[in-house]
Amino acid sequence: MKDQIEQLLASAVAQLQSDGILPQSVQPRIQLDRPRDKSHGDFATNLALMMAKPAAMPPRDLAQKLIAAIPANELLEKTDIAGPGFINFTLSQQQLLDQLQAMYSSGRLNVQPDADSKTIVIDYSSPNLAKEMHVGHLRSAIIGDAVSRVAEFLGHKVIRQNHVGDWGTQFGMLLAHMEELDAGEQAYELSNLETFYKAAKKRFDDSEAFADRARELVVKLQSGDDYCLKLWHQFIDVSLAHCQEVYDRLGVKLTRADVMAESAYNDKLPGVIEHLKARDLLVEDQGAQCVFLDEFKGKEGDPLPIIVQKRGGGYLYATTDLAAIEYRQKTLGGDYLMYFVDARQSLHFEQIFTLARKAGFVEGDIDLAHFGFGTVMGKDGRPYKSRDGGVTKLADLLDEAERRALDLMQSKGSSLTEEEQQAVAKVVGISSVKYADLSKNRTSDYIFDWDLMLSFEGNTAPYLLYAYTRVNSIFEKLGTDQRYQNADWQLADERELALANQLVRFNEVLHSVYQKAMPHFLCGYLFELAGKFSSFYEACPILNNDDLAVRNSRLKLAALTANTLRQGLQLLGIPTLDKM
RNA sequence: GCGCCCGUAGCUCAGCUGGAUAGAGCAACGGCCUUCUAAGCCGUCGGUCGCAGGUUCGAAUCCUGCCGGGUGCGCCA
Repeated sequence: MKDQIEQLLASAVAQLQSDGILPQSVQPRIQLDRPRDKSHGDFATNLALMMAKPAAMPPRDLAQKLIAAIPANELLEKTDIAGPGFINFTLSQQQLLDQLQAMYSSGRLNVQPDADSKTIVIDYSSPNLAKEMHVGHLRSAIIGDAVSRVAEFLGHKVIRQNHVGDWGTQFGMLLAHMEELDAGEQAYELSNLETFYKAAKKRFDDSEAFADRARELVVKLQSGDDYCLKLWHQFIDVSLAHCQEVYDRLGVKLTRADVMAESAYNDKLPGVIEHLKARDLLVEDQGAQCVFLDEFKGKEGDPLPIIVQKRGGGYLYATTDLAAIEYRQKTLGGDYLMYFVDARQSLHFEQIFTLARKAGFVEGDIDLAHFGFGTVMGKDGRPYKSRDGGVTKLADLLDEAERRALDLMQSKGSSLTEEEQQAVAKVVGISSVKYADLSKNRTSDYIFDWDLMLSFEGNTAPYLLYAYTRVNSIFEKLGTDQRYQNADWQLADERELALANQLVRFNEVLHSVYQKAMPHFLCGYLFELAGKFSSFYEACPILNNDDLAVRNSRLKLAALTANTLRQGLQLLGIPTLDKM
């Protein structure tokens, strides 16, 4: 709908250009806004204001000419000039009804697939396997998963890549600790990776002999020693199983099949160095192999190195990332590579992307994009820590979320059985944590606050889940009566109209979520939708309405709201509840 | 030292590539349950958009400089 009006405007511009009113040289970007104020119509554009100067004409006069040049159409009820030269568009009521009906009868809520379907490789989660997943791993997993789902829904081929760290220096220490333990101790200690890591670290720091053994084991591991590989596989298996448990609880779609570990690129790394050498990009500096790019300078023009091989011959994550980029384009066939990785790594990715293009690890028309995100903070404004000051394990965090949700339900009093309450609490608890994260602007830090995220008020998961159960209860009460399905829309009440207008924006919102990789747009949309439904629900009787035509139209609105809420939440990776 | 990000109501956050009177929720205060889930709805109160300049028809948004916070910068990932 929005793009259709944009097309109308574009052809008006083309008309004025061929009439010589607008200069051919200037190609305006057509910007269509949703005005805040309803009196400014459904859409507004500032085109005449932007083009007034190039056209050498007062904005309002130009607006007049633009309006006159808009082709005849069924979409617009009226087009007015307002203020200094805004053009306000009011959609025809029929257009809204057509959109609603299309959405109602479509299996995918009339969401249009993206015009150019791509193969998108999405890197997200990608924890280090040496330790247990903690709070710092939350955002990448949740945001990356939501964007993946939306991209898929818009018709793209999505290839998920969980680039887990399984090959770094710490693994020597972990293997050395493993070999000191007998089978029973090992199984026991590995059941808690966090304490296992700490124990290994302590041995490493306390014992010189142990540290030497650890360093020796890394080298042996990376050169393919059977014994080391066996220990390593055992460890990785335990750690991956732990990750999978967390993904399953979180409702993150990643599986073992999406794991493409760092170690998988091991045998490609010498080739990366050779390739750089062949392109004449490699420089030896203080014994390390580096690349210096003109685009990246330190102070006073000092070159900033990207180190791809250590003095001792070892490789670094820059090397692995280059191999991974090449693999993602050339083997997986990706034409858009998305990375959901902490914002602190933005310089690293800028360097890697620039180098990958320059050195030809990727070729042709390919998008490379790093989508960073802010830090999860505690209420004190410092990065989120557990009570003892350590990092909070994700598994513990989720346990606490479920426990708090259950406490809350019990304190409110519930008509559900004990068992039902527990099931509901799990969904509410986990969803609250996810939604709190997703609903904030991806790029900013946010404060992790249990009370706010578990509140049933405001832009929270419980509020949305509750709104859904209210819609759902209408249909439980209705029973098997399906007559409303073929009813005509009746939008006499302003709340019906507001709800309808909100519903039809779904398509447009999903496209922005994908384009900007910003799931919080969808959260905002769903929150408004739930709010508009609640107002409608309070003010507009449905089932106990004597007017059958109105009743049936309202049932359709309610059904469409339910479907949109369910679909929207599902794209965020949040399930709905029938009752709570 | 250099680079990147941030500073919006008492609190938590929106504000999309500059647009119309800066919006929500919480908190505070006041209403609404004999009718579809009141975990809800309706209303009131609340802002020098860190500060100072600049760009222009128009700036929370763009530019410059300060102040305050975060984060990153050669052999960890």
